[in-house]
Amino acid sequence: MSSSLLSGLNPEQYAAVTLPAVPALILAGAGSGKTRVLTTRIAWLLSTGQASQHGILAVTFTNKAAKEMLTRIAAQLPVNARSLWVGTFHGLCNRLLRMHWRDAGLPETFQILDSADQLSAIKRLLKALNIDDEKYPPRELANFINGNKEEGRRPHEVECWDDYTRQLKALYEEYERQCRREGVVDFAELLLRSYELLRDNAALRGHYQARFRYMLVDEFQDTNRLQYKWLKLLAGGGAAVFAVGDDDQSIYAFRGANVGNMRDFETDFKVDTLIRLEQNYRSQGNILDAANALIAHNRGRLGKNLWTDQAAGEPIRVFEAASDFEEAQFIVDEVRQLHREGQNLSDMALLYRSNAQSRVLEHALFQSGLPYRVYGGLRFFERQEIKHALAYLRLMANPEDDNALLRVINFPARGIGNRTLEILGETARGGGSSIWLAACSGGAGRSSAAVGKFVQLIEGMRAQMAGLNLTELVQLAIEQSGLIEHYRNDKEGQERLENLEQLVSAAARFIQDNEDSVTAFLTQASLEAGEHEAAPGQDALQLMTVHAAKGLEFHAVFLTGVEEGLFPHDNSLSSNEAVEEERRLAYVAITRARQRLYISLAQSRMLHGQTRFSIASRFLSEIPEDLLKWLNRGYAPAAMPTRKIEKTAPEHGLRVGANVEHPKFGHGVVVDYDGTGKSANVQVNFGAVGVKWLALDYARLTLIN
DNA sequence: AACCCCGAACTTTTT
DNA sequence: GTTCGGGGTT
Repeated sequence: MSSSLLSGLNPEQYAAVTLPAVPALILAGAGSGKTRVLTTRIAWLLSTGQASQHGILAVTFTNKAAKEMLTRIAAQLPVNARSLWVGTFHGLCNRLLRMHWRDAGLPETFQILDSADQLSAIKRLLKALNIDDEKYPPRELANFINGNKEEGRRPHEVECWDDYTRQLKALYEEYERQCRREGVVDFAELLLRSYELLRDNAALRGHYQARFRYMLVDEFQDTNRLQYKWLKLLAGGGAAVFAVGDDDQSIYAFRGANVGNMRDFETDFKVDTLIRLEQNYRSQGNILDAANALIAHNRGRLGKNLWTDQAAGEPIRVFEAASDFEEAQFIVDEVRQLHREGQNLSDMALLYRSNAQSRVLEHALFQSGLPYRVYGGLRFFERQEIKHALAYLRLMANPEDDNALLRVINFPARGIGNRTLEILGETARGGGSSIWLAACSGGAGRSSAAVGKFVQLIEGMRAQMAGLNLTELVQLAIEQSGLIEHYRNDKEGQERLENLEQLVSAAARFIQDNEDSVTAFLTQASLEAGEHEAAPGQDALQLMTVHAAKGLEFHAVFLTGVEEGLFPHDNSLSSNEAVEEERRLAYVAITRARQRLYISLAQSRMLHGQTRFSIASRFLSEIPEDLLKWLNRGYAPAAMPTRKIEKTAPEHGLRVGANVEHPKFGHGVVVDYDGTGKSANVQVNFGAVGVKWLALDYARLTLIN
């Protein structure tokens, strides 16, 4: 059976799949069959009897990847999904903590705060402590807390050099106290708590170390410090860790991912098996050559060169538009043409660096009537009506859940205003109790009638819970809370009503596939907020950020806005590391394309309410010229944007948007000007070199075009 | 409690 | 330019 399992693997893939039980690092380039290697290795370990389902742990970053892995394993051999530990870091940690809640010091039915819940918990904390949230913005405090947790630091381990940090640290401590009191755990806490559980409980640690002899890690370049420590601890008994990653696709340093983990892994685990998967099965030659050439400009890589046995294929098409509007129009025309030639719209993607860029593109697409789908909006379980419904469900399970209570005590409106809430909050804090208990004791001043009614409502709902299954509980929650009623009366509530109905169906599906448990359902809702994409229906063009495109592939890719300041983004220009991450991002974008790649840029675009002029991205010049086909080389920019330019035309003729050449700084675009005659200055954007004010009288600028 | 207005932000984001 | 959120008003 293993022969059919292994057939069709190339030599490197084969070597990786059949490695003995030693720690190994697999450098898997884009499109090199990484998921196949991971799943086949698991199937091989199982089918050869080297490992039991019980002894394997495989960890990914997204639920999507975890599901994909499970599905593909199941396609190769019969597996028991329960005994295989395949999941996200957070999912597996949750699993561990649910099993050992007592040892972890958690209540049996602890709830998970998603980022939005965490933020509102922090706001509530600041209010309760009377802290000025101007001086300590909740966002910042959240970052501080999460950042420390992701480094494995509890409050007492935070080093302070100034009063401000000392205060943040004190708030971190208070936040922990609040979470403990309410029996809730945020995302970072799931990781840290289970790390500490294993670290401090020798018996448990020994058990799991002995159990998981094989550990496989996907997207290793995206692990953060704590995740790495977690893996190291769990593998401490000599487990064979099979780490798969690609340092060139590390694009999440900004949220704590530490590529350095790959180097550390080599030394810490004494890895002497490093396998490179460099054969790419996705893209044609020119596309790969472009990607390779681009990424070669980064320093400190582990080193890797993708190759293919496919033909060179088409050149990369480059289009330089005069404006963002024209860029969008060009794309619409090309997409239309490809579609006429028989390409599915869903096999084409428009990629951009930042979400704001989608606007112009969407506008042009909308006008053209081409169906399109934008990734990245609100997900199902993040919608307010869903969060409201779940808050009622939470209250039914545990009315002392302050977060949930505050979310819905006055939604739908029932006459409980801010003043009442303040009184309730103070009473609760004074008595060291939950807000629910304060509400029950009637300490709500004049509005106590309304509060009493709310207490009655929740108690009434709780009284009806016995004997109901999850689906019926959800139904009860949305009906008796008045949510349904409220949205039915709301002119714009139609979609929300439908979502609430979908929630009932989601619950029904959940109890079919899982256990009939409110806690489990709520946990899943926090851990998997749902798909990012709109309902897949008709064939539609795909629009998304480059980040969102990671892991996907398309017949044709349009990489848009390839301009200095946008890609690489202005905010990344200050450090070389940041620019290198942008370059990796561009590398990811390019390697999404199978056959056709378009790179487009606009000489001017609306940004932050004003027209901005930019030059081509340095990344474009890092791609060998012979791979590119300029669709409009020598193209004269169209008239300046129709918007009137405030200033009178300068007598030197260097109007905003003019292309100039400087002997030292190279090619640039005039962005602004000032003064006349001998004191005339112009501001020029030289892209990589920066934006500079130059005295026209001295600077030897030549007008080009 | 609904409404309105003004100011601030505005790169990327999974769990 | 637009949106989002907070604060003030009706």
